[in-house]
Amino acid sequence: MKLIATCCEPVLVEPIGSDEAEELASGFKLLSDPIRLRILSLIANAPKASMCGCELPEILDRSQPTVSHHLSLLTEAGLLTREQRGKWAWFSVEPNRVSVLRDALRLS
Amino acid sequence: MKLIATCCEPVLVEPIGSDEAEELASGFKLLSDPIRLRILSLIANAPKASMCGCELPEILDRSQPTVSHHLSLLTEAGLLTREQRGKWAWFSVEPNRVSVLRDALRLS
DNA sequence: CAGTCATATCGATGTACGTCAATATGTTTG
DNA sequence: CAAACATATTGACGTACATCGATATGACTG
Repeated sequence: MKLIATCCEPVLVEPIGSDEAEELASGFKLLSDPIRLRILSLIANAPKASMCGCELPEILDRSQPTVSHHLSLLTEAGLLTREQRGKWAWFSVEPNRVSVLRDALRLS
Repeated sequence: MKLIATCCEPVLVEPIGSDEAEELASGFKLLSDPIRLRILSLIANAPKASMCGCELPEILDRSQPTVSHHLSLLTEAGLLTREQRGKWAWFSVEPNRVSVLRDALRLS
């Protein structure tokens, strides 16, 4: 057997598994759209850290269906909490859910 | 003029601007792929926090062109640093770049 | 300098998704 | 109940992108 130069030693353990990577990636995918980021930021910084969805189309310069779509995605993923008040929908940011993604960026 | 019920008061200032949102979103888009997340995690946790690209296709179960593509994206964005050692390319994680995204998730 | 290995580029393909107009659903009020 | 307003859903469209096979480029080695 002939020995050839090796660039490095094999890595035996993988820091994050593929399942965890899929989970985190889908989380970051929600943050990969500027409109969704602005939604999260707007709500997090609003008085009482909650906001009525009715304002968002004008602020974000997007149609109502588009905003509704983004709000649904964020809510289904647990990043937002939705509360119905009459005909209005109020949203708050779920800090724990954001922290999961934040902590993942320690990478070590 | 008739006054109608208002759900809330107008928001005058926007926490993060649209330009900043675009910038951050493109950063998170890089983290929105499980393969890229695993690449970052593998390199960050490797001995000396650096790793030869030659191992990645087998570990990640992706073709060499695919891995090369992801490494290019991460490097061009500044999340990885690339160093040529002979015919091998070694990569390290740029912690400051990751911190920018991490800090953005404070949201307040 | 020819062979081998690591890496990059190209072209093609299938899928995911952001967006909006149109429409439907739901809630309040006169 | 009818009108008005907030929100959700549907369908369509264009673009972005993850992936791979084939191939090109580049670097060492015998």
